[in-house]
Amino acid sequence: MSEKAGVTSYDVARRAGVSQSAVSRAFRKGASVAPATRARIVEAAMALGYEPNAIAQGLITKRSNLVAIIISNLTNLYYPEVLAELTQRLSLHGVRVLLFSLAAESDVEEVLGQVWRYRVDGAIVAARLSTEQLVAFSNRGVPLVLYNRVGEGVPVASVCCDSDLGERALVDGLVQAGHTCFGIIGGPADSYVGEERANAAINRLAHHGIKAEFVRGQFDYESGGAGLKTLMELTDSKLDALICVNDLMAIGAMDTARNIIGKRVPSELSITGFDGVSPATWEAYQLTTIRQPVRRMTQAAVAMLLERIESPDISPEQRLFAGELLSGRSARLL
Amino acid sequence: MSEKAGVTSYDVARRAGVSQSAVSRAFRKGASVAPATRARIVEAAMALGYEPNAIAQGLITKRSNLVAIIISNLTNLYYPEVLAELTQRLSLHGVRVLLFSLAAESDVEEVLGQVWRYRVDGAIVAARLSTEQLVAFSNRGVPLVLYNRVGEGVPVASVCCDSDLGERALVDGLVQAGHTCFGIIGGPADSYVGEERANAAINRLAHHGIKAEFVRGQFDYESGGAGLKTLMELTDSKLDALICVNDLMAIGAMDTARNIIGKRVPSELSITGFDGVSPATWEAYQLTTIRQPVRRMTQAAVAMLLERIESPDISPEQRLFAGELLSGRSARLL
DNA sequence: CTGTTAGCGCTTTCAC
DNA sequence: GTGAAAGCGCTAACAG
Repeated sequence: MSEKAGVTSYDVARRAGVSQSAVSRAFRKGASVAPATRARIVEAAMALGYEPNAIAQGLITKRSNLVAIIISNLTNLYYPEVLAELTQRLSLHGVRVLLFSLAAESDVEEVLGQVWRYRVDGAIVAARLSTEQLVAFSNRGVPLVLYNRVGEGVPVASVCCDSDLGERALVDGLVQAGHTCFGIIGGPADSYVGEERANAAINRLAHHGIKAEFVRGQFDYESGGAGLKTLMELTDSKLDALICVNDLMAIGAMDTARNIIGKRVPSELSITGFDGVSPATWEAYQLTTIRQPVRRMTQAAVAMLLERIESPDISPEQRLFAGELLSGRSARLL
Repeated sequence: MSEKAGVTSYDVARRAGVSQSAVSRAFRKGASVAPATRARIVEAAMALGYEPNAIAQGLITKRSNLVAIIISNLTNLYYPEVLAELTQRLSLHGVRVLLFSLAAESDVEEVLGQVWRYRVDGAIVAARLSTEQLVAFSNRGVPLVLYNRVGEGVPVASVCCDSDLGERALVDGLVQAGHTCFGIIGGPADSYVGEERANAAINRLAHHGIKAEFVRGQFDYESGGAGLKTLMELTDSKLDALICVNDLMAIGAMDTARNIIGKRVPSELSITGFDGVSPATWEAYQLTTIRQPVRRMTQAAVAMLLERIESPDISPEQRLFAGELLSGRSARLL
């Protein structure tokens, strides 16, 4: 098989002694082609190394079999797992992934133009979309599923891990264990999940009549340590419970607490995270955190998207998954 | 702007009172269009929410502006960084990324068909390609750059981090520091880098007249601990230097050494890794490892690929980058 | 079951 | 500088 570039269905047709459309049919599943004919065609195609041109197919069928995945924070340890899962699941359904990686969550606008140009069949977005951007998807008829965020102002299909439930479990556990001086390390102001989780924690603490100190981080390891130091100052070192909106910052805080500040975790300071990334379970950390059910969430996201690609006017649905409380050794709970 | 789906250049032409080809020109850079005309066209396009159909463009220009990235082990902590870098750099050059994520390094064959179908302009591959597969790229005229592996049997453009140099630095340092009983934890047999690094270490040890015990891991945290236990048995607990072919396994081994086996690191047991992932630098680990120059490597990969897309018959070139020795606290060196 | 015939939305000569 | 016309490689009626 001397597979060469630019082999067209015409080349195959000529070699198999059939019409070009016969070749086309031979490569579609439900098409009516005589077994013998198909065999000849397939043989010719193999010999020439023919592969149908997906670009040309897309042009005519208006189905590119391309889905855009827009993700910020690819480096944030949690998303690689999500991305791998999504890609593999989509590819099981014959759908290819066009990847857009954002430096900051709010950089979406620039990539949106490209998304339209490639006529993707749908999109899974884990980045903050403005109302106008949400509307643009709907106007252009591009099915959309939001990952870990919901449409602000507009109803959109989405799958999320429940922040309220998660933070509530953490906060309640900490409060009942007798902690009194709380600090929270949030995410950057433009991060949807960051804000949501921080608010969830703040609200639940308020419910218990507790007011916590709050600082922002960048979701990374360094932010955790830095945030903790700031909070220690703000609380005159009285801090005894630290809630971080993601695991990475919690891990950074743990290291800083132990090695720099000299606070024992969890006996002197309880620390919690969120996500359930793999390092959270490492011996050195054993983080108390909320594990997102990534498999179920990605599966749901893919299923919802494919459904909407098939039937564009299915109404928006929000699927909210409860995370699992991982009772590690970084916090005294209950 | 009531941006709707399916706006074509004809719609824009009609609204602007020009021909369709004028619209096409208005969107190409060096085309000859009167400024006034272009202005009218751009205005009409904006009003309609027109975006040129990249699929149609690709069909006619034979340039999809799509590049395939084929990666295995997306979850392996090192590749997310690479992927994010590659994607962002490519997008700076107007190139989109079609992502293929492999469960195992040897699963390439299945995705190759899709790569051909989408008529990508090129590919960056961090997975094991057989000679036939390498030849297929060349036959189809798809420029290819290998990431952290070289063409086996066929010359192919590639960028790598030097395994020999890296392992040599580690081995020499360990030997000179007086270690005598060596163990190596390699990767799965089908991993290119895994084998390369393991061989590099073995050869360098042989150069010093030392023979090491060898076990395989799966590149993950658990493998590190398991590997260490096996090696302890194989050496009657005499093991005093452990070389892991990646950081994740080294981290797993460190935790197991400290918490399960009760060996002190590095005073009783030195452990080294490879890659320089971010957890390697965390306080709890401070791993002694070789950091790959990811920025320079991704930049080189992108540059090489784009060059070859412009001029398809540039001869293959291998670019080998030296890693940086990170002298952490997990090993006694020199 | 199979061939013929139109295009999909765009770029690109080629005249004007 | 601009429009008309001819496709890129394929699918999808539509006859036969």
